[in-house]
Amino acid sequence: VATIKQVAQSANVSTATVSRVLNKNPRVKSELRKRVERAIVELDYSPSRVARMMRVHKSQVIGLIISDIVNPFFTALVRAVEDVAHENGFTLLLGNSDENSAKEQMYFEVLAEERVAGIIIVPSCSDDCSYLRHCHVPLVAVDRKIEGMDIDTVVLDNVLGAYLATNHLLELGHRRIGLIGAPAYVSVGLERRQGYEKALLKHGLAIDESLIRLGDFKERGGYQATRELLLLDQRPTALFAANNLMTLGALRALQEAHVAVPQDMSVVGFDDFHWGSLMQPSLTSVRQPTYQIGQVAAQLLMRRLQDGPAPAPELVVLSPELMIRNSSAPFRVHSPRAIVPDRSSLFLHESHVG
Amino acid sequence: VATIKQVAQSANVSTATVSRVLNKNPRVKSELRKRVERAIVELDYSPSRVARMMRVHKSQVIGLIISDIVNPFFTALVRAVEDVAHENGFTLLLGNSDENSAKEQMYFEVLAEERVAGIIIVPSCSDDCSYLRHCHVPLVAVDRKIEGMDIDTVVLDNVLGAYLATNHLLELGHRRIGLIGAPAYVSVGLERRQGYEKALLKHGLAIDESLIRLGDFKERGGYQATRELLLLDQRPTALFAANNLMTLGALRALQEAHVAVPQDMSVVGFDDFHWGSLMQPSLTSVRQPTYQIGQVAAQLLMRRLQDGPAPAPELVVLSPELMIRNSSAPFRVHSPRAIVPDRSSLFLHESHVG
DNA sequence: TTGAAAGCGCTAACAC
DNA sequence: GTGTTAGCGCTTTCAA
Repeated sequence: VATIKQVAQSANVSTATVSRVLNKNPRVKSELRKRVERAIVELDYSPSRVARMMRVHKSQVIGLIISDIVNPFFTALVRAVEDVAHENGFTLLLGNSDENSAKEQMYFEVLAEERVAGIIIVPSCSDDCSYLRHCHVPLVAVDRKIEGMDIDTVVLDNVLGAYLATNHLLELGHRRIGLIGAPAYVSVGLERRQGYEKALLKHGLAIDESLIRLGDFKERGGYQATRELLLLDQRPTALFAANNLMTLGALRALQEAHVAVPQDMSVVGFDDFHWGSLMQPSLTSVRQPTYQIGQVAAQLLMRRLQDGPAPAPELVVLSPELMIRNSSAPFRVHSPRAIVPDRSSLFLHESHVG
Repeated sequence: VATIKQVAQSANVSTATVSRVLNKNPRVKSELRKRVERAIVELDYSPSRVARMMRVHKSQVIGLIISDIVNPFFTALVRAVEDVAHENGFTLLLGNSDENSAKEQMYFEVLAEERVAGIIIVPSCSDDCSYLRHCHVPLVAVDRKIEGMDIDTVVLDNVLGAYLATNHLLELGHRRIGLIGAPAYVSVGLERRQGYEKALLKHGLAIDESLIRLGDFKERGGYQATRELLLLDQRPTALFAANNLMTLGALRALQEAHVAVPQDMSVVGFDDFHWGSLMQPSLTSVRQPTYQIGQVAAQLLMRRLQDGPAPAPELVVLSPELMIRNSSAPFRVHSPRAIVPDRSSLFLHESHVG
């Protein structure tokens, strides 16, 4: 690998001149510039950003750590962040924490040590993110809040979203509504549960813990939670799944158990799938302004990267919207009970509910 | 931001000792080690990987450049690469080229200049990737070949896959089969078209250029191609879409035009959706061993990262499998023609076919 | 307009 | 065991 020194030697100039050519400094005689450029091509030289970074402590790279790359919600987020980054001359490097704090920390450290200009993160855990506390680059949280950290944050009004979903089912006459939720140590999990409970309470219903299962944001979690709910003596007549992948898992479990949606079970999901309309039936769900969430997060980071006085950290809360489609229907007295899956074939695991 | 010097000063040792502590060198007296560790915490010091890299020219980071982050095929690939990388103690940084050569080059340069240990790339363009030619780190191509570059490569047998799909439709009695293909400058596009043509020729049919439309690997491309095909005087009775997102676009166009699948149009796709079973009808498609493709690519890179003599570049070709489900059905004399979308509402664009 | 030289933060001989 | 020191490849004064 060629270095600036070799280029300088080959072009018969000083390294300073090569550097000037590299940085498009205008006051280099065109003859020297030519010589340098030729040497660069000849030696197949590419400047070491590492060495450069060593001197000028600023990079045009930002990092984004998401929690699940196979989730379309997050990939849409990535697209938004990427668009804003490119508009501003930044490159985006991505890490996938896989909902795993250890991996998240690893990515965080790699990015921090690469000295990227800033980091956007979907924290896999909203509290006790000790390593995030000593962060030396601008940090913005997206989709999920980080407890007690005063940083730029953009999230959805999750309580409202879950409330709208649950309330919709209640107004359809359902009284036993299963929640396929997520762990409370992720703000999204906590808040969506709060919205669910709020709607129930408002309708004068008690919280029935047996109707609440906590999944892992992935399809498998929604699948298992649904199988468990189907085994209840008093099966729910409606399900609210707190994210997109878990909704998918729920639908698969329902399909396998030959529970017809919405005839035998109403289902409301969270997050839109752009291909939802091809599903049968089309899915009633809480839509988030996904692209906008990513966009605003990126813009907050860009703002913070400008030089000038640091702006006060901002919390942006965006609004969800309930999209009523065909997977939810009025409650009716239960039809002959659908076939229950064979108990022995169930992979039961301990419920996370305390 | 603290430096190693400050830590040394604060702990009353030399920078060498701090460095030894950092690198877990065992021959440091535990007392000094304690002092250093305390200083590190106190100063909230995090070593600069940039400076480190300057000395030891090797990093535990690899890069992966994919062409479309919203495509589930590529995110599954990412998961595979990630798993192998982590098993081997590497961290994976991701870039999304968005099927755009310029962006791809940008990511490539950033990763190369950050001096990652190696790069895996889904080239957005299979020829004339001049910047890839002077690559100083190990490079492996995945999903798509790069013309004339002798590097580790793992791809699917695309000709076979497309052949299987088309042949299946032919055996069902279809004679006018539309191809929703992809540009020939991407190896996948070229090869899938070749497989399509091969099947037609084998059945004694001529290639009808009017039945061939080239999309962009995205939903929109499949959607537009399908609308165009539906406008033909002699509409095809079956469609083969050369990737997953374009299949989705095709299905949407068909749905909008009230063309029933498979009654009025058989459809075969490429790549499985893991949620395909929730679609109505379930999709006949060419399945690729997606995870394995990523896995092998990562393993090839890992192998090349070992020290020792460089192994000869390898070309791994994996096999597709046709999954016959409900979106393809035997040809039958055409039913009363479905409603044609209003011509004026179509966004027609020039066909890419030469 | 160009060159010489200092130094960014770290590691690895080498010396003690 | 620990400290001293010479760079890694670049940018950037400062002089010329």
